[in-house]
Amino acid sequence: MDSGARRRRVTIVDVASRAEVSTTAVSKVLRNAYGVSPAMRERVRAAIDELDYRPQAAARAMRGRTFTIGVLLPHIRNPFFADILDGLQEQAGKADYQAIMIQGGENPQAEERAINALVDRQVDGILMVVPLTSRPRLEEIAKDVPTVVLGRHERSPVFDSVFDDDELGAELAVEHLIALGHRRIAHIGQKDKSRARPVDLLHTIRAETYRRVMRDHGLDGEIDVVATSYTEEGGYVGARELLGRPERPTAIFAGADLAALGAMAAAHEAGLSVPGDISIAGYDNTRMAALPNISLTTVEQDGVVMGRTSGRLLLERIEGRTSSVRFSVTPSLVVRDSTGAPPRP
Amino acid sequence: MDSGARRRRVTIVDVASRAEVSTTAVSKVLRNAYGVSPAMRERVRAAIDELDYRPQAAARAMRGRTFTIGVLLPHIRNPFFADILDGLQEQAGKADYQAIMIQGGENPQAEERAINALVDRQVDGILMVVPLTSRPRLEEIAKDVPTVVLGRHERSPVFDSVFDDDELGAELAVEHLIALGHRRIAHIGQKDKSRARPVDLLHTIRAETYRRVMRDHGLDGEIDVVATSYTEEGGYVGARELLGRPERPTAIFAGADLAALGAMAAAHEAGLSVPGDISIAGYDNTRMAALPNISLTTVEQDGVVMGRTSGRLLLERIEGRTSSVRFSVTPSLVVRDSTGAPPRP
DNA sequence: GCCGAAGTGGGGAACGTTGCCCACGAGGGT
DNA sequence: ACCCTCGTGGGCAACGTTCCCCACTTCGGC
Repeated sequence: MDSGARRRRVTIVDVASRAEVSTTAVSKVLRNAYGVSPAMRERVRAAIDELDYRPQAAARAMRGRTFTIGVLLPHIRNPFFADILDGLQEQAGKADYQAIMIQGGENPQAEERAINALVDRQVDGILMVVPLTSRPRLEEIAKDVPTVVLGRHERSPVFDSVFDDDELGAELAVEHLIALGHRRIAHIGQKDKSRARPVDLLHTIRAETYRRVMRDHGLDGEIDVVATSYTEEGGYVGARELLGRPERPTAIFAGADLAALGAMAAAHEAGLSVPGDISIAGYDNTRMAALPNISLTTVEQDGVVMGRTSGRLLLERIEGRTSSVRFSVTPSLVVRDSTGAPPRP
Repeated sequence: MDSGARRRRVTIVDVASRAEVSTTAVSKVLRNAYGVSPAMRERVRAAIDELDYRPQAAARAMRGRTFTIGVLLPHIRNPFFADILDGLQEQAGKADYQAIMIQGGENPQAEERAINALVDRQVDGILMVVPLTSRPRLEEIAKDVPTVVLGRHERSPVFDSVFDDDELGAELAVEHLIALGHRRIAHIGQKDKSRARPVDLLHTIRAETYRRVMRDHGLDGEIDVVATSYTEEGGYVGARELLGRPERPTAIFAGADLAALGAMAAAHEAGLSVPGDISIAGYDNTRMAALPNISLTTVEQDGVVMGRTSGRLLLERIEGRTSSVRFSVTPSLVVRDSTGAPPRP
C-alpha cells in the first residue's frame, strides 16, 4: 500500500546531518563560496554523493538564481529553431544553466501567457525567438529579467538583439535571380500578426528589400508580393495564387525554405518544371533544402551561431552587464538546382 | 541610475494590504477554496487586477504544485513532435497547466541531465517522448512524479504508456508493397542507442514486423535491413547503401518520413525514378509527405491524439489516479504516388 | 434563552535554500 | 601581555505561498 507513497526528497538538511556540519556549510560548498576548509569540503562532497543530493530549483529561486534560461519559441515546427537551440544549449551547458522551452503560438495573447509563465517561474534569462509582442512590452520584461531578442532588428537600451542581416540575404537572392535573366520575379512573404513595428521584423525586411532591389533594376512594374506564412502550406497557397496570374512569374523568391517547398509543390502540381519553367529560391538553408531531389537555392543563415551568441549575451547580462548589444550574422547565398535561366518566350 | 534597478515583484502581501484582508484570504481566493464570502472575493479580485498580480511558481512549488508539466523531447527537429505538443497543450491549457519542454539529446547521459532538471524544478508531471533511459530508471522517477511515456510499448504499474500500434502500421506498409507485386523490399531502421529493452521500442517493432510480414509471405530470403537513424541524413545514407547492392531492392519501407525523404533523395541522385524504378514508403504522415512533389505513401499516426491523451492521463495522475493505463492509437495507410508496381525485369 | 452548527476570516508554521552576521581560536606584530 | 586580523564554522532571518487550525459571529431549533 505504501509503494505509492512519494518518498521525501533529500534536502540540504539531510546532507548536513550526514556530514555532521551545518546547512550553511553545505550551502557554501554548493556555491563554492569563501570560508570552507578543504577537509570540510571533502566531507560535504562525500555526503552529497552518498545521498545523491541535488538542490531544489524552487527553493533556490526564492533566494536568487534558478540556473535556468527560458526560450520562447513561436512553435517547434520550423527546423531552423533546432539549430538555434543547439547553439544556445552549448553555451548554457558550459555555465551549468538549463534551457527550457515554451511555445508562444500564433497570436500575441497566447504568447503573452507563455512569457508570463517564464517570468513566473523566475528564469534567470529569456531568449525570445521572433516574438510577436510590442517593443514596450519587451522592454518592460527586460527590466525585470535579462532578455535577448532573436530575429528582430530593434535597437533597445534594455535588451540585446541577435539577427541575420536579412537585407543582405534578400538582396543576394533577388540579385541572383535577376542575374540569371529573370524579370517577372514574385515574392512570398508572411502576413504580420505581431505588435512590433513592421520595420523591425525579418519578414518585412525581406519583402521590402525585394521591392527595393526590383526598383533598383527598373523592375518596378514587375513587383508582386503575396503575404501568407512561412510554412509549407503558406508557400503552397501563395504560389498557387501567383501561378494563377494572367502572366505568371518566371521566378519566386520565398521568404523561407518551408514556403519554398510549398511553392515547389504548387509548381509541380501545375505541371511546371523547376527550374525549367520557373525558378524558386528560399531562405534559411534548412537540411531539407540540401536533399538532391529538392536541391533548393537558398540563403544560408547560421542558426547555431545565432543561438550560441544569444546564450553568451544572456549569460553576460545575468552576470551584470547593462550595456546593450546588437549582433548580426552575415548570410550567404547557396546556389543549387532550383534556379536557372528563365524559359525562352 | 535607478532605471536599471529591478522592481520588486508584486506579492500576495501587497494584494492583501491593498484589499485590506489577510494573505490567507487572498490565497483562498486564488485557489478558490472554501470559506470566502462573495464580497471578500470581489475585493480581492479587484486588488489582484489593479496590481496585476500573478503568483510566483517557485513559492508555490515549495508548498505543493507548480502547475507545470515537463516534456522531455529527444530533440525538436522532427515535425511529428510538434503535433504531440499541440495535443498536450490543448489539454494542459484547459486545466491551467503550462507545458515546458526540454531537450534530451542523443545519449542517455545528456537525457539524464535533462530529466533531473525537470525533477529539480518540481514539475507536477512529466511526459517522456521516446526516452532512451532504462525502464527501472523510468519507474524510479515515476514513483516521485506522475509520468507518461510516449512511444514505448512498456507495461508498467507506475507509469502510463501512450503509443502507436507500430506493429499494425508496419504491417500495413509492407503488405501494401507486397500487394503491389514487390518482393525485394528493404527496410531502413534506427540504430538503438537506448537503455530500453529492444522489444519495447517503436523502431525495433517496426523492423521486426517488417521481418515477420516478409517471412509470412515466404520472402525470408529477401529480408534486408539497414539501421541508421530516423532523419533525412539517415535515410539518405541507408538508401545509398541499399542501392549499392548487387541486386538492388525494388521497394524501401523507411521507418519514418524524414528517412523516406532522404531515401528519395538518394534514389533521385542515382538516377532512379520513384515509383517507376523504386517504390518508397514512410511512417508518420508529416505535412511534408503530403506535398504534391513529394507525395509520399506513408503510415498515418495521429500525433495530436497521442499528445492530447498523454495530457489527459497526466492530469488524471496528478489528481491521484494510481492505476496504470496503456493507450494505443491505430494507424492507417495513406497511399500516395511514391509507391507503385515494381519495374518489369 | 440556550446550544450547536454553519459561515467567515485570520494567525502562524512550515517548505529548502541563501547570505548576512557573529563567534571562536590561532597567529603575528607591537 | 595585549590587540588585530584572518580563517573557519554556524545561527538565523528572510524569500512567497499554502493550509491547518482556531476564533468570532450569526442563525435556527428546541
